[in-house]
Amino acid sequence: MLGLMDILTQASRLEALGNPTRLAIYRALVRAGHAGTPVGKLQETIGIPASTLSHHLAKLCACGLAGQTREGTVLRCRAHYDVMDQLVGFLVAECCVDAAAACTSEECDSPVCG
Amino acid sequence: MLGLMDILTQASRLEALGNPTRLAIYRALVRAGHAGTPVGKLQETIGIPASTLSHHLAKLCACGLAGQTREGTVLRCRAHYDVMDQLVGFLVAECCVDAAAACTSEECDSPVCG
DNA sequence: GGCATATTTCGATAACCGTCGAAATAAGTG
DNA sequence: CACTTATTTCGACGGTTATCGAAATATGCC
Repeated sequence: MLGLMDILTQASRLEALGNPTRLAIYRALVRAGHAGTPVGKLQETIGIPASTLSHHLAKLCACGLAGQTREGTVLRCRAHYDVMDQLVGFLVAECCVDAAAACTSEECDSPVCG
Repeated sequence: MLGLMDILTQASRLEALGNPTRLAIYRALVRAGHAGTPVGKLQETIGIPASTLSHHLAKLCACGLAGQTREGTVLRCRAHYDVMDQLVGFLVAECCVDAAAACTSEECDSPVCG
């Protein structure tokens, strides 16, 4: 019901967000909204060398959490909200957060959690 | 409104789940429900050396995603559902997944995303 | 205490990651 | 084409991680 590929895919996204620098970058992307933001502006905002930023952006793009489109000399970066939705969906569905929240009683060996 | 510590905390949890082996371990813990599962059984399920498993469990516990309680010779492991809830809450709130999903139109420079 | 089972700690190894500056590429402008 | 700006690629470095087997520790039982 859930392919191995999916798990590896989601793991790669979690890993990408697990680095504090990358999480900061991703948060900046999200805050930029659908309009996105150029790499250069992102660099100003976060304050890390361009090569480091590029490295992290490549990882965010590789796992699908972000995307880039060229606009002349500027490269505009955007968060892929739908992918984050997928990730949250995975965490909630696979890890039955809701079920756990709903049943604070000890009787949670239900099939929902198995 | 959001401390740096929180971000680092959540990043450490994301990082913990970002490793495929650890994600598998965590999923097994979740499936075990509130009753949890002994380390030994976990080892059978996942099929990795005990020392490796112990290493990963330590990380899951260190970031708060799991806990252990001793029951005689057996060490029982449990997923901390509330911590996962926090994590999902962080992803949804900080990264405005809902807002993005709700407004598929281009006009999403709203304060919700900023 | 001696023994069995469960789990961790230790020590080693190989692979990977984050960071940086310098050099290379991409795109536009005169 | 020369020049500028924007961004990436390259090469290096130090640090961290994942993995394993062997040895050590913890707990209970006889």
